[in-house]
Amino acid sequence: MTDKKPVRVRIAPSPTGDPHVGTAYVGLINFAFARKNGGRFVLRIEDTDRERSTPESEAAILDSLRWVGLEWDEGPDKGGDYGPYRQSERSDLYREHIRTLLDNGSAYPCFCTPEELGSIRKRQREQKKNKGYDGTCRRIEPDEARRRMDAGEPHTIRLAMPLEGETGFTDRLRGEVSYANDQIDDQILMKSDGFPTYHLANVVDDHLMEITHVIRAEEWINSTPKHVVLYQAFGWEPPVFVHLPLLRNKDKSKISKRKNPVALNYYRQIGILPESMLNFLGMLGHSLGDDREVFDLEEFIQEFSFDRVSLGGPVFDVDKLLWLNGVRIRDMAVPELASRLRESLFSQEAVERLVPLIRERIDSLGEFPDKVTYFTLHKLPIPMELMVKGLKTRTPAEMATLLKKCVKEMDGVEFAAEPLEEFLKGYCEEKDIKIGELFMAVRIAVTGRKATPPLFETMEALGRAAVTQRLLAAVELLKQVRL
RNA sequence: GUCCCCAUCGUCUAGUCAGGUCAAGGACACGGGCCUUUCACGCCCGCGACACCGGUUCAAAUCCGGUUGGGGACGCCA
Repeated sequence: MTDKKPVRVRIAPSPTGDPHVGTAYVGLINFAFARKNGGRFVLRIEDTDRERSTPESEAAILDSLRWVGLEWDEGPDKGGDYGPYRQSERSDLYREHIRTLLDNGSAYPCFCTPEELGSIRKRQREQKKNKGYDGTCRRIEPDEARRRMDAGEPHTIRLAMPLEGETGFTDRLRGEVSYANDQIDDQILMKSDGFPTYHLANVVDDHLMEITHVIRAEEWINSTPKHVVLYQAFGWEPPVFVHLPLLRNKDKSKISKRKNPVALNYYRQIGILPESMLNFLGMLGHSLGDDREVFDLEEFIQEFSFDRVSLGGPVFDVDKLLWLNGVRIRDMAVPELASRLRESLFSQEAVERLVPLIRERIDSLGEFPDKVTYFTLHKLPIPMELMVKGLKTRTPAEMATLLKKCVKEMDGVEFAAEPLEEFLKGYCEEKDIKIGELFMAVRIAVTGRKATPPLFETMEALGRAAVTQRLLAAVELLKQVRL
């Protein structure tokens, strides 16, 4: 182990949806480890899911990562010696490597349809097995497989897992972890659309980009043996694996947007300082080893060590984040704080976004701040009397159920005024409730007021995270109403 | 269900690797008080945890085993 290679780590977000606090968390650890060891921090965009990946999301991720202050050394927007840094631009590479696997017998084509896979999966569950795919197409003769591929029959490429023995690896935080090979199914490496899955792409890219330490969330630990088998199939040296504990909701489940605001943008919107966010993330699952709780990025890097990581999944406690933010605000010099205020709440961008909504509703500039409070308040008070008074045909409990279901279904709706309007109107029809009654409930839940700019424009401006959070808060309050 | 990971106050954590200095320390939240024209801030006090059962040892929060509990994974998503 004397051939010390220069440390290279990466953060590899998938550009689907809003930039996530988990990305910043894993990013912070990677960043700190790189800085601590004089290494490079790489940003790689994992956009192999062409159904869900969007350029807007990618741009938002870059923006959010920069906002918190985790600047990368190599990435899609700034290049580097190991590009391209966007997986959708590396298709040739993956195809080439798939060919290697096919040739050396480590992978095989699978012609099963999604329907067939569904029933196989169901059967496996019934047999109380952990395994997914049962290996049906693995038994097809190579000549026949080749013929069917050449004939253009739709297929995926699967990894041929060893059938016996076990595969293990050393996790830097947990030690030896190993799995019986017969527990692991033949993972799809390349989809029928010709794009690789995460498993193939991340192994190929990590190797080609000379990543030395794969530092990622614990949700990946179960697929690591598949990756190890891939490294072996290619004849490559695997990197060091480090699986970080998962951030949690209050109920300890994996952090999710329905139970907790997870969008970095949300915290930016309510006026969390980026250094507070980083400070807070830095105290989840890691401590400086003394009583310091308020620290900056440099101090964190200074003290960072895998030996100081604790493995219990930390709850993302917004109250503590708020406290930390308050401490930093109070510590800040007045001119600095004043300019921060202008940069965030009164930025050109923020004000321009809100002005169209309230311009015709004010007669003096002084009325502006009051009109926009609900865009930036984390804990918006909801006047329950007002809300309950608006209920004509439903009880508070019924409205709670209605709103909860509404939040759930809203997940799949593009968060813009028109689609939201279409969705909510349809929802009223489906639930056979007067538009006015539901809309007023939503309006009060989301803004705390009866009189606001048009609901859907307001919702769009508020953003998904805030709307979801408020609606769910209202659901809880409605449940408690006693008539 | 199967496999894997984890386990100190309600929450974030120190202590665990190198057992004794821990009748377990700090912070958030919560309760009370002080300060104060109010509210906050600040300060003080309080509440509050080694999941359980065995084993090893002179000695276990710390090591070992089991149980329980929690979480994750089991997608042509990452």
